[in-house]
Amino acid sequence: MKFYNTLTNKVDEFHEIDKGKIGLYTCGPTVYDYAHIGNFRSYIVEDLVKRYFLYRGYNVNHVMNITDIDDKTIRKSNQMGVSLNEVTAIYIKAFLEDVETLNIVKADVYPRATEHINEMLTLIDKLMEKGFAYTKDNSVYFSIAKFPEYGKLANISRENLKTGVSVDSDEYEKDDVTDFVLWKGKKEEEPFWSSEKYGEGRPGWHIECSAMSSKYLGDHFDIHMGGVDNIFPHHENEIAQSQCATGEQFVNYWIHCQHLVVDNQKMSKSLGNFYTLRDILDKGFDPMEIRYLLISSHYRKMLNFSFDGLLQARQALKRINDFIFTLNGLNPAEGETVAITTLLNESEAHFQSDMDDDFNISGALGVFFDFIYQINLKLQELKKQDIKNILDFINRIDSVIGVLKQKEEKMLDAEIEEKIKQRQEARKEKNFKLADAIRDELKSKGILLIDTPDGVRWKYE
RNA sequence: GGCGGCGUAGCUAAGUGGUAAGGCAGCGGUCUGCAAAAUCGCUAUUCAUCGGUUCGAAUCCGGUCGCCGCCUCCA
Repeated sequence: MKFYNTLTNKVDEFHEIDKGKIGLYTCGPTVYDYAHIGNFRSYIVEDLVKRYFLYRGYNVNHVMNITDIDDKTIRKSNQMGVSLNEVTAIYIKAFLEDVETLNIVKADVYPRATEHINEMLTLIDKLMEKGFAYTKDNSVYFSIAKFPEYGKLANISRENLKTGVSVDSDEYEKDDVTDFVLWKGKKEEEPFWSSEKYGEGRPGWHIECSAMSSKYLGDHFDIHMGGVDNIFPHHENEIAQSQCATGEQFVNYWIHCQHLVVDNQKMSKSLGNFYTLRDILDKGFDPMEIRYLLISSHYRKMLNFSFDGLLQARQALKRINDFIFTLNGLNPAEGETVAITTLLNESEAHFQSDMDDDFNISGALGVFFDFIYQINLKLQELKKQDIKNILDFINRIDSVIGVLKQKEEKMLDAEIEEKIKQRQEARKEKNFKLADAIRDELKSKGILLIDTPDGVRWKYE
């Protein structure tokens, strides 16, 4: 397996630290509002990557942080006039619901920043002891001048940092404008924690990820993921903090997901193209359609989100689901066909080689749709074992892409059973007018009737 | 100013030196009582553009145009 590593700026062959095991840290939500589809692109891409590792047989230990203390959560709490905890509880709950809706595999741990203040303070102590941090006006800062490798991830030199167009003017009390805060001294209207050495205050943003990743994954782990916007400064600062504190390499592979745009424009509230997951569900789209759209384009490319795209995703999913429906309706003889087994093996190998190559999902989906086409040509030749093998294959693919809903087996009620029976009678008597009327009636109730040589089949639409 | 990405059909999207995958949409057939599904045919002589290297370029090199991201708390 190989994939693009932001740290080295090239596609690297993957080697895990502990054979068969992967430590994965992904940047989670700041819980001050409902997550939007741009956020979810990142989470879904992370899910795809994780699911592929699982499919490849790795044991993945996945940690996703929840930022429940920062400027935005504090602002929201003041706006709403309720405590920080009450605000974040609302959005943590919403986030976890959305994760479930989108069929995202849950992380092993969702550590919250506010529950790891001690770990952060310990880390700050280490940085102070080793001389990488200094205190000033009740706050603690990291001195990037002490870390020569600073800027390696984002490929930014220190000179360029200083000429950058925006410098945070609020924090001019730092030694160097480019230093960043580890511990913020207490301010009016802000929640605070007491620390023995640095007084009352709250943690800076970056420190939580360094502290929590090391707690749950160790000082040195395999993969760290997030959106491209996090490369700088967030991930750069994490590296600085962690490596200076431990003296070890922090993360081996950094994977960053490109943003999405909506109708080719940056998503923003003022343009009216800002959507949360809930907004889109309210418009009648299915979560799997959203997931398919967000997954179907390469993670390092800008994705253009549009409602037309969702309709296209709907049709693509329909092709897969119709295929499964057809397979389930066949009446095959016992046995297995060599040609089918061969096709299955080739398709799966090809699917893997595409995914192995920097998660080339478009190529991999192409293989899958080609496979569906090939099997559709041979439906009549399929034997019982072939169908089982095909369905197993589809399940393995779906364990990676996660777009097929497990439909619960719903039974038809007696009244509808009776209608279907009536229609069959009518068809026998060539009374197609009545037959079609019954079919239309059931269709309006969401039940689709399909006539086959072996009798009538039905499904929910 | 610095760093980086992108430009392939109506939409979407692979392919990164050997002669343009796949999905959606469209048109016309087959199958079907009609549908549905499936299937067949048509739909990019061409990959933003100009030049170069090569037997051969969407792929490599150089220029140009256009779009976008980051440069201190935005996934």
